[in-house]
Amino acid sequence: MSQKMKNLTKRQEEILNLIKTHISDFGFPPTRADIANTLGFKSPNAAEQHLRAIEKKGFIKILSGASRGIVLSESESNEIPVIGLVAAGGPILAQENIEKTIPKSRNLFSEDIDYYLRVKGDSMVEVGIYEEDLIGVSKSKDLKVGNIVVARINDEVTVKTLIELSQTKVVLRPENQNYKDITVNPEIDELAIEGSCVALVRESI
Amino acid sequence: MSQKMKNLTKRQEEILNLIKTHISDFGFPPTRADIANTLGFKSPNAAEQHLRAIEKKGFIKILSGASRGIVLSESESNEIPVIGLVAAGGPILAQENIEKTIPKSRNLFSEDIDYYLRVKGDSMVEVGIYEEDLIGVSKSKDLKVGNIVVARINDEVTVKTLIELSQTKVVLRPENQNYKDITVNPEIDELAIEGSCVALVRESI
DNA sequence: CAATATACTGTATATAATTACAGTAAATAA
DNA sequence: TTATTTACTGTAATTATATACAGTATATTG
Repeated sequence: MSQKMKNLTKRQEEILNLIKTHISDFGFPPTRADIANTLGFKSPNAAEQHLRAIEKKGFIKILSGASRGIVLSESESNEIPVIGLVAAGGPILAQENIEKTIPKSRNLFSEDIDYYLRVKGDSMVEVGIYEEDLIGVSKSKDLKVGNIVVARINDEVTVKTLIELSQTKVVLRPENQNYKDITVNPEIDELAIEGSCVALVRESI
Repeated sequence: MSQKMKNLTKRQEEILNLIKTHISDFGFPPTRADIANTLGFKSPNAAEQHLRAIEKKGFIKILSGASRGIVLSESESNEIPVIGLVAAGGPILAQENIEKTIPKSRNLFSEDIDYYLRVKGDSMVEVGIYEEDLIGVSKSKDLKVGNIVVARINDEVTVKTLIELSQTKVVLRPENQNYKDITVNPEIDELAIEGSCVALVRESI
């Protein structure tokens, strides 16, 4: 989410969701009257004013003169970024790291994916994760020992199985006999667990 | 494509494409006037009549009274079926075999996928294909030795690497040391190569 | 404490859009 | 060879929709 985006109120969020639902149900956005009817407003102008507020906050664009001319903003439009190489220093989701974006697909993954990360190297081949695969990463999923995680150690991003997690000791295991476990003391080394791996996509075989 | 669907004329196909393009560009379908303007019609009624014809042939549904109320039919709406267990006897794509459908995603796979097949068993683990994975299958891709294919031998559907392909001998290799190559004589056994595996999706890790 | 934002009702109007009706002309199918 | 389909023009009416203006009331922020 871009910085300038203010937060939506509860009601505004409700309306934004209604718009998304309408698009997914019908294939086109609702009219002001549609919104008013669904939410029980007695005036379509109530919907109009909400839309203006939501537009002002950057979540939609209203095309003037066009019926149903509500366009979801990039960040709202269900596009999941694919992260290729992560440049040292910046955050994973920095614009420069984004290789392309892929529309979110209903019915595909049960868990929410924040971004795809392109796998480099063969350190996870023994669990069926190959070089150039895309792993679907969830930032919010609870960290659990045994899960495959995206970790950042001293500015290097890596995908490994989380084996141990405590204040002073974190163990990450490559799933490849040729590599050894990585043990990090978060009090000494810079370590961030960026997310958990919840899905995988292999674009070509 | 369902049987009752007649073929569109060249012009009608052009209009159907215009509708799809408009949806992908703006997020909602065009009006009659939009269509007329784009194609140079001097009357919106020309568009109206084309839409009626396209609806009659089953490619779209027109919602009466609603502005921009053009809904693409299921078969036009980029849904890819996911095939679970294949019932013996019938074709792979029989309705009863379809577990769910997933919308086609732009930017995801470069090659065209006709359906996803849910993998049963562990015969392909050594090339990173696991039980419950979905493999993306292309029916039209050229068969080549070395490719992973979906084959049907005496009514059983299986995913294997194609090792040899001739009139009298087809060899299919499981990518798992615990299994042996399968050799089939197509003149004796019933064999069909249903497609090639071009992508892979793992829905949960 | 005044200004602004939120969350609406209510009315009205211009314009956007669907859609009916009346034609023309050429191609295609029965 | 007659009927139907395709592919339009042209006009116009009805309905759908966006959108402006005038309010009310409460909550939040500077």
